[in-house]
Amino acid sequence: MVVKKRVTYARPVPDGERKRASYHHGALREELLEACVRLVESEGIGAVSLRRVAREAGVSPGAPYHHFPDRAALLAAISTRGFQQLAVEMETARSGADGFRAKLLAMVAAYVEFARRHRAYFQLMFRPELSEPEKHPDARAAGDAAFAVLTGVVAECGAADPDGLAVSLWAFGHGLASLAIDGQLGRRGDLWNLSEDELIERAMRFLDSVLD
Amino acid sequence: MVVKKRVTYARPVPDGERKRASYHHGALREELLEACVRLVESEGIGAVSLRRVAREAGVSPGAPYHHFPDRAALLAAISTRGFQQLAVEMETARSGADGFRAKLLAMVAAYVEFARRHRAYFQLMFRPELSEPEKHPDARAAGDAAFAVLTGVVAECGAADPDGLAVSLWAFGHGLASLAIDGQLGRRGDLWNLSEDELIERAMRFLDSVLD
DNA sequence: ACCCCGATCTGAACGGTGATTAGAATCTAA
DNA sequence: TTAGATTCTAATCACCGTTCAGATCGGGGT
Repeated sequence: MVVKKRVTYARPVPDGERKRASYHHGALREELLEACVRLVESEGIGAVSLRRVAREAGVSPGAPYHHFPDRAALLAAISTRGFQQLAVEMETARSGADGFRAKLLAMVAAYVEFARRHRAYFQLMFRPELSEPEKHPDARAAGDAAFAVLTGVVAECGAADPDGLAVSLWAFGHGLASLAIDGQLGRRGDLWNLSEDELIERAMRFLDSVLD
Repeated sequence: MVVKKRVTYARPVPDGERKRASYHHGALREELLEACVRLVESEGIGAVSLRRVAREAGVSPGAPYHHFPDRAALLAAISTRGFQQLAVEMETARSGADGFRAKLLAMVAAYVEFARRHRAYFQLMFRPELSEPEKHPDARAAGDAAFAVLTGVVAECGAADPDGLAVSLWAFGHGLASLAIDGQLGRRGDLWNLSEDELIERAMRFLDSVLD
């Protein structure tokens, strides 16, 4: 927690590619969400504070309060968006595969891919202490919708215990994703002499070989 | 973030069951670790700060610095201990089961049980932003040791792709544990009309049915 | 064209947290 | 009794979340 640079907010307005020279930009809400994601991606989830996000977006610390009642609401909004995107990607995977087995596999793969490609979203989505899900039914509903994509296919495929299968697939994908994101797979690369990608690849192959 | 109570450190020394009326206790390091675990368990991982831990242990905010160079070191120490405990429990599970399949299953179950019974440890162990693992090889080594218990059995059991199997089992257990700990399973209870325990039970049964 | 209003943003402030350090105080053991 | 280890007190410094009065802006009514 040692930070040297003393930063003064938006004075020079970095104003990289973003146009508008000052004040209003009309799309601050959007920009705040993006800034937050950028921040998590570049400096980790520990760096997320409302002030920091505001700074990242080039506005003063009070500005976000015109778009979100509080910090948790910002995070919940990102969480919601993440779940929606996840649902889309899982749905795409589902409809792009033929047969139950291929569909299930593709959905799990999509889950893992989503996590790895959008680590910031993924981390935000599954940190209850950050997004306080009790208070933000939107995020929760979006989560439910994403999982409905999975359970939908599972229900149709006539497994002996659909719930067990759904939870198992979810757990498998979630575990793989979490381990990858937290660096556990890459870190133990020397234990196995295999890269993260390769480990995931093999795990997915194993799952394939196991589904009926 | 609204806290009213202004606390003065160890003055009255809450001194619940802990003896020693004042000053020295000689086992502060130990107590700090325990206090930290207690804290995560009762108030969540967000409440962990060196000051808070010190307060919990009934000492001043500066005291921990005689036992840990900084906050991350404390967390890393807990992480290390957690991995050691996990290794023990997995080893117990291994030696208590007969046959490869039973052994593997028992170890995964032990993993999940460990996480649920010691959520504090588990969260600390797998939050790289907290324990900064690069800096604390002890924790990493302890982690490797724990996984060696799993890979040991996997290697002996003559699977086609031992690495793939090991990662898969790990991911499965880790995913189940993470989802449970973050409240995802309990939260979707109404989706499935099943309790968290039951969902885990079914997932484990599924895993059982799948292992050759 | 003007002016006014509500939405938006600034900048400063309040009350609080945290990590970390320095030096004084206290206890234990020799 | 004194040395050394341990812990305390007090203070420094960086941040955070949140609020609020006031500056600024865009657009609608006149």
